[in-house]
Amino acid sequence: MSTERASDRAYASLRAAIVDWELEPGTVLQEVEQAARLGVSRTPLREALSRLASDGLVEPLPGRGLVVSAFSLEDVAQLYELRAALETHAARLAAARHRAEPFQELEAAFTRVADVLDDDDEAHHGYYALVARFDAAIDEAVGNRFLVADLQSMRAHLARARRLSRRSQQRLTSAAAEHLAIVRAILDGDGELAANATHVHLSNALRSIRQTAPAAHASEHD
Amino acid sequence: MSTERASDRAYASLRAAIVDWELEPGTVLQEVEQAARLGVSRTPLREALSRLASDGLVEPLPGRGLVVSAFSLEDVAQLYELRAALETHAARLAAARHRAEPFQELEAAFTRVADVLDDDDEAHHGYYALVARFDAAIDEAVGNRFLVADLQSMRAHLARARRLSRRSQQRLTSAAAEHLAIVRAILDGDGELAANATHVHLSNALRSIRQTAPAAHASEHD
DNA sequence: CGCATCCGCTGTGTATGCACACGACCGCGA
DNA sequence: TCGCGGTCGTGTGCATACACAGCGGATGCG
Repeated sequence: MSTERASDRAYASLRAAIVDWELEPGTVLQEVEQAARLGVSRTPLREALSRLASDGLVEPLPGRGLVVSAFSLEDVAQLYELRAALETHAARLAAARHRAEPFQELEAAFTRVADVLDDDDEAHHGYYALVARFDAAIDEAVGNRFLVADLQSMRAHLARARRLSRRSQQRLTSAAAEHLAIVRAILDGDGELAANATHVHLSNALRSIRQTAPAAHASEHD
Repeated sequence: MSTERASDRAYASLRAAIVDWELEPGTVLQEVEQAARLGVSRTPLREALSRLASDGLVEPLPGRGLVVSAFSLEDVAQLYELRAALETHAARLAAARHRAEPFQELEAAFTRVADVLDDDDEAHHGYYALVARFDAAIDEAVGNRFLVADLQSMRAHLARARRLSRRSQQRLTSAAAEHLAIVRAILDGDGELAANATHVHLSNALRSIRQTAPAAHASEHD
């Protein structure tokens, strides 16, 4: 108990499983079953499920219980509408804050992006780790608890989209270049450029997903 | 029990109390005390508190327990940054959807706004009810579960700001005119105008709050 | 008189038991 | 054979009991 609360472990475990598509959309989550699987009792598990429902990762099944929420290409499109709203604004704010240090490091990292994209198998992990650093820098720069809360909540859904399509190494290279443009705009304090560069990046990212994703997938009840 | 779940009642009750400033920022919420007050046991109350924490309306107290989250003028400023990001985008999307019906009614309602502003005491309620209809129309028009979820979560915090300053009747009249501009832009399908009109409205609303609010208020620990 | 330590209290976190609602299955009757 | 009703099982929602950690006060020692 001193290590960590059981409800936190259950939440983290379930959330990771949903994001990694180990629990696929439409999967019914029964309390006793999941509690046994995770080695906790029903009480902390219920708290974990409640938090997942607040995140929108699970939804109440009208009849009974909870199911892992659907995640179709249509959902990705909607998610990218929200992402555009939040991230273009966040980039604009970050540029206005004039916090140079973390973005100078990011500029160097995105410039040397070939390093992390060398390994075919690990290219995605390296790129995603870099993006995580970028996201953290944005969060710190905007310094807005409301905006950051929505950004972080959104990123869980965004991570689900990663399993929906196969990103080519070429796309990752382009994405890194787009990030570099955003970082440089922020360093220049050019909020409009940062917002527009973000818009461009999101547009390309969504197009890439659409082009490489399977035709249809993941209805709630499949 | 068939009527409604105890945890839902507890959540709704606590949420309303926080939004209406009956529970002021910094108030420590103890489980047994609140459970007794609301006539439920600790289990559903804990679920309610968990949801409030997800909403950001309460925050974990480092030592122990939960407190009603702080809400200062600085927080209002941050909240309005998020609001600008979400609502300008939502207005743009609503204009693109071309769903005329609800907005035609709203155009008429905002034009006849003098009707609801007649009564000095009830002017705020009438205006807020009108805004609620506007918000609902936006939600329906954007048809985006992710964006709508963030909008609705944000509105709880926004409602807290209403107690922070005194809106004059003149300001309400102006606000209604600003809403009218947004509604007409949506009806015209002019997304950029809708976004910019929203931006103008939010700027004026925030200025009004700043001008009429007390100098400082509501630190977390007072 | 000051400080450290021990003890008890308070309150959270977790486990478990209980009640009820919904659905499925089975048996009976037409 | 088909329709209907009753009964049982499954699973959630709620209540309560228990364990433990943090904190404050009291007490004893220096």
